[in-house]
Amino acid sequence: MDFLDDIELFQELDRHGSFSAVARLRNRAPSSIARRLDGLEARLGQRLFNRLPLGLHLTQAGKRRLAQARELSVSARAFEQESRSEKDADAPVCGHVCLAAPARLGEVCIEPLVTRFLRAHPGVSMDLHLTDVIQDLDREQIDLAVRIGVRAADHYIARKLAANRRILVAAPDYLKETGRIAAPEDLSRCDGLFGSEQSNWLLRGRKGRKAWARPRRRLGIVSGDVLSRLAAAGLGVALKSEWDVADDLRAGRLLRVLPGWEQADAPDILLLMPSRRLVPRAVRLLSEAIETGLKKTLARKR
Amino acid sequence: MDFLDDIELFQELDRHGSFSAVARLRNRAPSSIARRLDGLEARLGQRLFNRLPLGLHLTQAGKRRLAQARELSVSARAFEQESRSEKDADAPVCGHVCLAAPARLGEVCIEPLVTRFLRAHPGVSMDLHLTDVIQDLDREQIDLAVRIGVRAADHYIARKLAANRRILVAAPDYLKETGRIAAPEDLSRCDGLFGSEQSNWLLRGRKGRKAWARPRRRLGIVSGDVLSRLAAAGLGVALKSEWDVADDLRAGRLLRVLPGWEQADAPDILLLMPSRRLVPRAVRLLSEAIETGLKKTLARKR
DNA sequence: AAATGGTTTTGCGAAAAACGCAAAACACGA
DNA sequence: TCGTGTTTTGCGTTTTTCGCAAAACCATTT
Repeated sequence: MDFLDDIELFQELDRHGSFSAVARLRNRAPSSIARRLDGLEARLGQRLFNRLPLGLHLTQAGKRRLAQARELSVSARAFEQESRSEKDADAPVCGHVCLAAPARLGEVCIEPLVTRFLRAHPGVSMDLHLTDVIQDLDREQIDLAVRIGVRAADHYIARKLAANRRILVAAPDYLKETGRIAAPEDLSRCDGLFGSEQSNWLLRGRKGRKAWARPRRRLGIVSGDVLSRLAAAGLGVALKSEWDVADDLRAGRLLRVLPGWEQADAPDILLLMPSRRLVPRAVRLLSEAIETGLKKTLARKR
Repeated sequence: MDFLDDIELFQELDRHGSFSAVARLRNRAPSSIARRLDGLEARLGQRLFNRLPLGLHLTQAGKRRLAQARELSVSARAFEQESRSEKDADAPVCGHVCLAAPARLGEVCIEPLVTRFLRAHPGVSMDLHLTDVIQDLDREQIDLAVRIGVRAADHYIARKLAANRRILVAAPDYLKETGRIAAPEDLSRCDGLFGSEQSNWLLRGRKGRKAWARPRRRLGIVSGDVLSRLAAAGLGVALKSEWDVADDLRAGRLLRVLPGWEQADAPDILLLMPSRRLVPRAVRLLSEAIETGLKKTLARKR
């Protein structure tokens, strides 16, 4: 009657949906599993599952418990791991960690870090959510999230990884047509490619000078990826993150417009995680790897 | 072999210092207790206690585990309580909660709330730390702390309860001598009673006007309590929190100096707590009681 | 309407774990 | 060196847990 194991069992039951399925998985008799759940339900004073002929499904109370149950078993596992890993310092790290990041940033900067991390720690498995949709970290059971400028609720901690500098870029051919652009005002002669619904950019120059750039609104498009391709194709000027266009700049497919000027209200790149007191080793290691690695990557892509 | 119970046991062993003591407390044989600890140590892969003829004492690793063990069992109990309390909504709240607050604020505003809370929930026991020494919440095992303007580390959450308005006060007799004080500059004719090493106050008036008040530095003293008594005795003007002197003002023992002016850089009154995801019911209820109660108290003492 | 196929439930005997007892080993202090 | 309170160890007992097999369940299919 191990309470913590009962709680793991609770989650397994939710995942697999039936006593017998979990029983097979654990090499136990279904009756044994059923009785353990009975015990847990008795102890909690509420029914967690409705028993149906084709499996179980959560009660309302069960849904509420499930998230907390996960919380508890994560903490417990972290506790055990922490202790075990002290015995032999380089014991193999194991466990699962779920990482979320914005799509493009994930592809460009995070993925290499992740593969390196996975190679270094064979016992670790990962889920990688690369999407620009802001998800609920709790619901999606995300252990770690890289975000650009989006904070989260109280019980998360956010570490600033770096400022996300955004600069203006355009295709070399396009810039030949427009002529030299020396000041933000000159941009009104240009076509602007916008990522959202705005139609101008607030820029910051040297010594904190600020200026609006108001190019012609040529195109608004939500996909940041397409946007850079359009810029490279010579359709206009775009405001892009440094790390995003570094390779294009180096290859000459894009040129920087108005060097010395960048977006004024640049958001930060943040690393978010649920502020637990007991953090699984794998999560902590990955967070450190991302923190140092991403800073290095971003510095390299300047 | 209930893991969580083993962890509670671990803490009991630390508290009472011997197998036999805990065995008596639990109505078990010492051998049983000893074997459970053996099991836990095996599972954690490290020794928690050194066995000595006169009881146990923690190993280095054991010390590290102890705090985390507490963390884990607090979460577990919170989980169970949460579930149980859903069954019958007004089940008796039980448990222990440790509250810290600045000395004077605690005596004046918190204590009444606490006694009311304890009366309302007979199952709850409390520790009340009323001291102005800034303690480490983790080391002292504090569940909830009221502080004035002192934030804490990352993994705590801080809620602002109210602004801690500070105003100038003096004894009526004293003010007869000094003559009417109509502007901050007039204070240079007065004696100032200072709580710390500073010797002037930055005041904020109506419409955001700011001004320095520079009274003669008559006395610096660390005890805020003595300070108000000196002010009441007619030794000079003091800058005190509103809630602190409200009763004296009402009784006429003190008069407000320069109404319309208050301390400019007034810190906030904060409620701090370790940001757990699973908060024990008693702690959550007390935090709510303090939040609403203290706001009401402070409003009443204006 | 009855049979079917998967499940959960239940009762009972077997296995395993936890427990208590008592004796032994232990280490410090007198 | 002895004595006192501990922890440790071995073994029989008790309690709990487990597995098996039969029974009950219920939606779907025949």
